[in-house]
Amino acid sequence: MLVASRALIGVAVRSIAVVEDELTLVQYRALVLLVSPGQQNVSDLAEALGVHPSTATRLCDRLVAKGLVHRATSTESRREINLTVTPAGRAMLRSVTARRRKEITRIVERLPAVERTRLRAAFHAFAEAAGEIALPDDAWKLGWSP
Amino acid sequence: MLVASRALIGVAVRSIAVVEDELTLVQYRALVLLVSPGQQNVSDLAEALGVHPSTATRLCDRLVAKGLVHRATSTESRREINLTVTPAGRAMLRSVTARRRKEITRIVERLPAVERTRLRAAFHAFAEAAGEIALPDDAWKLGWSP
DNA sequence: CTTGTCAGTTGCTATCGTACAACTGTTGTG
DNA sequence: CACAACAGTTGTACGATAGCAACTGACAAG
Repeated sequence: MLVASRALIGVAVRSIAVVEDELTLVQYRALVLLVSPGQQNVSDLAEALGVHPSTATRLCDRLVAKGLVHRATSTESRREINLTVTPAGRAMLRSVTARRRKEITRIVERLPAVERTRLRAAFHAFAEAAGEIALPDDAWKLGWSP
Repeated sequence: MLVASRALIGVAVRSIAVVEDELTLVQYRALVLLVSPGQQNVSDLAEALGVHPSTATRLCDRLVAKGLVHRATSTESRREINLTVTPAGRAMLRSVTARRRKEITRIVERLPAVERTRLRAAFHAFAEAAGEIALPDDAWKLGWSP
């Protein structure tokens, strides 16, 4: 089990390495958080990342400077700021996911078809069992998710 | 598949969070690298981490200051330095692995015995298939392994 | 023995993440 | 309306990571 998880981490790591030169891990996490549900302001992001609001502001500064995030004053309260991921930001996230998916596929393809089916079932069962426990607030610490 | 890997990453994340207040991710990675095989000098560490030697020196400074790593001039060439992980360092790594193992066990235990056997087999197969491809030089980029 | 190479360190600098405190607007409440 | 509470930003400061350049000491080749 530990070995398998090590292998998966390896995949995750390499997939993130794709954008390593352009994003830090924290910046990646922020992007991941920002694409997910709906509108999010700076406070939301700060809380999700577990950091001080001022830290979130600076982080956004950098992401905006890179053209990956867009700041927009909220329509219904001029003191809040809606953060949205730009197309460029989305593209960057996609490249990470794509890499990850490709790598996993490549591994699974090495297995005979029968094994493959069993594997999928087993992973599914595991994910279910884990789902009821895991995926806490800081599941992104290593930069994961979409 | 991606979901299951997400779950496993969650586990990894939480296990590392155990020592989060005492170690940075980079420092953890360095410890992991240093416990593995045999003697390693500063250059080896720098290369394994993919950083400049001077960066490795500074990193070691901090780890030594924390009492997690020991510097010892190599016996056969006085310009090299053998880096070893102290008992305290090993203990820290153990706590991470222990946490990880415990969490995985807790998840697996939620499955019926039959499923469990199948799961183990499937993960094993996956690990094997992955092993032949993956685990490249930078598999440790986020600090993984033991 | 001199010179070149190698391992490691140190000086300097830059960036990032981080927090706290103080400040500016904005919103809501009395 | 006045004042408190809130969202976000800015000033300031620190530690960690990171690299380059210059240096020291040690080894190797000639």
